[in-house]
Amino acid sequence: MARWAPDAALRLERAAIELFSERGYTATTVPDIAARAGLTTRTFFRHFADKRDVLFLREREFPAVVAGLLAEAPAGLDPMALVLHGLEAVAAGDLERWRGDILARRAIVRSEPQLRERELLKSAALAEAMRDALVAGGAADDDAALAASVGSVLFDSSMEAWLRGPDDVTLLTELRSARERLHRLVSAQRSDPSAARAAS
Amino acid sequence: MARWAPDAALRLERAAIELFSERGYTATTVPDIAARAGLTTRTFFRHFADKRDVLFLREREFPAVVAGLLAEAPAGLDPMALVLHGLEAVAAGDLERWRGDILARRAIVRSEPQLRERELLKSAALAEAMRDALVAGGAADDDAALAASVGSVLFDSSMEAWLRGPDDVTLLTELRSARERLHRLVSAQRSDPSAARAAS
DNA sequence: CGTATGATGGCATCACGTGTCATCACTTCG
DNA sequence: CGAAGTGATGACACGTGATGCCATCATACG
Repeated sequence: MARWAPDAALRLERAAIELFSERGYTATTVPDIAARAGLTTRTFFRHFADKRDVLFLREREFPAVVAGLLAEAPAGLDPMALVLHGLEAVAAGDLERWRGDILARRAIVRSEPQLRERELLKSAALAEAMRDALVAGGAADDDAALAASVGSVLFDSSMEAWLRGPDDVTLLTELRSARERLHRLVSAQRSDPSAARAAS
Repeated sequence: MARWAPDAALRLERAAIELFSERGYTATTVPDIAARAGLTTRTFFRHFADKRDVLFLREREFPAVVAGLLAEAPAGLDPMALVLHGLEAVAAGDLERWRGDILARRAIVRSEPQLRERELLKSAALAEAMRDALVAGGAADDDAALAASVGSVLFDSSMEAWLRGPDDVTLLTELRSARERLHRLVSAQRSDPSAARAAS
């Protein structure tokens, strides 16, 4: 498969990230991106549904990968443990090597609400994939949906902390830290008005 | 203020919801909406940033309202309790009266990924408003962000259950049910491999 | 060598979204 | 009571995003 240039989508992605970083997202037109990649506008829209989608090429396989991780997980775990198992497997992967690229892309995404919007949709799609995998594993619908959503929040939160913090702290460490924080927050608000809130 | 017709935005919203329900979202053009409302295309884009935004007119004041609720909340509560306090105040409000309208709008939003995308952005903006209010109240940044995100997930989950379930179950009941479910899920996955997962 | 397959180029077309200026209704003030 | 001011709307032009359609070219296969 892939005959002419097998990396048309990758070339377009490279050109887009370069141009977005140089001129900004709105100042870059689709013909600009296609021209730098040596292709035409029509070809761009054959590889990407719209202009925003070019920034999320790498995330296309995420839902399937996470669903596979949940399916392979050891049996006998509750939904929340299953989700955390899958997320830790992802965090412990080779994601650490791509920190620089992820940071560059994040700067672009955060510069435009349109792109943040798309990022949220991709995150929701990932949560839905996790939910479906949990349901397929026998979990109750409501439990599966909530566990998947909470897992998505935990992963986004730890990713944010990992990218913002020093580079000697691993994503896995941040994920476990977020997991601890969640546990503390949810447990604390249990009928105890004397619980002091954290000071600044 | 508001001289000619003080409800231009509301008329446009009505026209849009009618047309979206009749022909579908993509088959309806902005000139169509403006014509039914007795206005022009240019005026439509003065009231709404884009075509999708017309479906979220009512949610514009949500962030400010929730931030106000969190500011007025009794002191001495931890971040999670503060968020739940605010969400319960909203759920106990007059939201129950609008169930029909909310259902109609939800059907449109779920028919198009573009609209679901915008809904997620609005939800994220609400979570950010809660986070900022918590930080202003003295909470730690990480705790505030996580509590706000979890609160948003809980509210969306309970709203979904409320809209899908029988109409004699209140939103407040669903919210507290989701809160219980979260507590159980987070507590269960605590170092106990013998915990059985829920059967179908 | 001829044909089939699939990616790409080129063109036309429509809808979205914005900048700009004119117009009209209503208010305010002399 | 009339004139200037304010603010919403109408009208027009324009660039970009996105899609349908057909032609073209390179590669694979018989």
